[in-house]
Amino acid sequence: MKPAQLTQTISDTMVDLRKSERKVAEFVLKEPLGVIRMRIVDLAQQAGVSEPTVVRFCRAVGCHGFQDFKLALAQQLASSPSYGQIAVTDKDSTREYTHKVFDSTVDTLLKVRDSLALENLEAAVAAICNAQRVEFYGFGASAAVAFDAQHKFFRLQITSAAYSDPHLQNMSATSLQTGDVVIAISQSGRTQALLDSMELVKQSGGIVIGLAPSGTPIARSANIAIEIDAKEDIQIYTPLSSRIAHLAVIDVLAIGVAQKKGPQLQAHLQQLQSGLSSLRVG
Amino acid sequence: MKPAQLTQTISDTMVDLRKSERKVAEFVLKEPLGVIRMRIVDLAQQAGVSEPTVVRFCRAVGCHGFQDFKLALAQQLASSPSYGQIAVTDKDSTREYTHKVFDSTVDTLLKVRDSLALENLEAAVAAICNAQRVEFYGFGASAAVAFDAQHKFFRLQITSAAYSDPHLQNMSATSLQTGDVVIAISQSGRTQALLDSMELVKQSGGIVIGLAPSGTPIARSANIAIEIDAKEDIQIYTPLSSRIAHLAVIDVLAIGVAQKKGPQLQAHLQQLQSGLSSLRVG
DNA sequence: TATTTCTTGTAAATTTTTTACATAAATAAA
DNA sequence: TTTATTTATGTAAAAAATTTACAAGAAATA
Repeated sequence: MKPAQLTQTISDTMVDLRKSERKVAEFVLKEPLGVIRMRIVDLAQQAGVSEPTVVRFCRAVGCHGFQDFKLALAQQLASSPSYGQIAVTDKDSTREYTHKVFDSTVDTLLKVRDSLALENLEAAVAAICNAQRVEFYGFGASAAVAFDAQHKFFRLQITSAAYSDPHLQNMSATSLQTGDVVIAISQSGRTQALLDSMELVKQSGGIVIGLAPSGTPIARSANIAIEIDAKEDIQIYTPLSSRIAHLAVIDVLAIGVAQKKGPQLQAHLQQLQSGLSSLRVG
Repeated sequence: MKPAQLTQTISDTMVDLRKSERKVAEFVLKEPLGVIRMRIVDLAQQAGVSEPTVVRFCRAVGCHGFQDFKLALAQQLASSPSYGQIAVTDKDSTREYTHKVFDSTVDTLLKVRDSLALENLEAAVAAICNAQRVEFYGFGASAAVAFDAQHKFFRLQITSAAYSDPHLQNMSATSLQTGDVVIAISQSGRTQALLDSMELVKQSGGIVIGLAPSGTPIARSANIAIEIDAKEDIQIYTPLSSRIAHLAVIDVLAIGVAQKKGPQLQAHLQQLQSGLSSLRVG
């Protein structure tokens, strides 16, 4: 019994259920939280059926028995609702808004994790590994992401640069060689200047990897689109968690490249690390 | 029964338990996943005690009975074990390392969320609101965090700057007024140049908010320390999730400031948004 | 309408948990 | 050290909960 989608299974199975079993299903879906603390008699009574019917229902949805069913239900309920996109209100306590920020970030990350197109990630990693130069373009909040990415890839012995200035982007774009890669980062997916830069990159024979929401002009215009949909209240505050999702995707790309580049990189990183330690105390 | 910390409760209660009850506790902590599918007889037998002892143990950790205990345990296990700090290996598939990166990031965020000192966050928010100028200092990976933060606070109508150059930091630091705030960001907490800048800030009467691991020189040297412990395999790859935790903390600070600044900010943000839209297509 | 099949509930059996109590162990007092 | 008292633990019985077997009732088909 996969607990992750029990309620889903119940909904799906609904059509195959007998009338009285369906009563149980409906009650469970209506009050799943109450059910996990119930005994079989309570559930039978509240659903208006007999106890054996409840057992039959449990078996019908793939569980071994009533206890097994309750356990699976409890697990599902415990696993999902903790996070979520909750709007911060102006009356929230420090504790509340701290939790909300972290939880909605976590929520975004989990959603993005499950919606990433892996084949595009693989294509992106391959393209980066083949490139002579890798550059990161982004404006506004995405500029910080671009610089973070540049820093990260630089450490992987990849010639990389980050530009948040449209003129620099354009100049650099026109000097790219065939096979070079530009990673265009945008939270909105609609930044005109970035689209312009991307066009120049493609004219130079460069490959554009786009990090942007799905269906946006930037995602469509990219050679390889890594679509990141982090719905959030973009109106009220600056992009909150979407740029964090972008950073996580950059991490994934970096890991992918590091893996492909193999173990000779390990030695290089060790060296870098020891070089840095001289700048640190203790 | 709060399921979120049952195993924590067990660990805490351990000292008050009788010898045989402790056997149960140890077994549960050793094999929590197995326990949720066990009957009381199995658990009693495997822990080497009698069934009533198991019941007494359940009551001792705050549950109503054995079933209640199993339910709470199941809920806790369902909510946590999916994440965790798992090292990426060189044989991982794209799917695997993608999940690992996201999951360990989520894990870090949840840990940091629960370990933040709220009173220090509040103090930091208050200090930022009182400051004439707010500046962000960081090197390396933290430089990107600093720029992100600058961008974020700039949108909140706060005069802010970000410097990742020690000379610029020093020049700016000496020109600060009493009450101005510098947020010093460091993943390692040991960067010598950052410590030097912090010293200058304090000499100018500025307040230093430190974002760094607990107990590190930077955390200790800061006027307000926001300690962020994101243990990770810092050796092999660049700081992966700790900078994301830093960004999340910046978000929290920004929300806190926005809340304090009140609703007149809303109008300003609306305006900003409409200004940006002219740079976008569609 | 009669027959068959399917559905559902009653009641019994089984399993599982909990309680009551007795014994053993440990601690404290003499 | 010995004895009394308290505390801890297990045995066995009781209670509670779940599951099975079966029969009655409803629905469907001939």
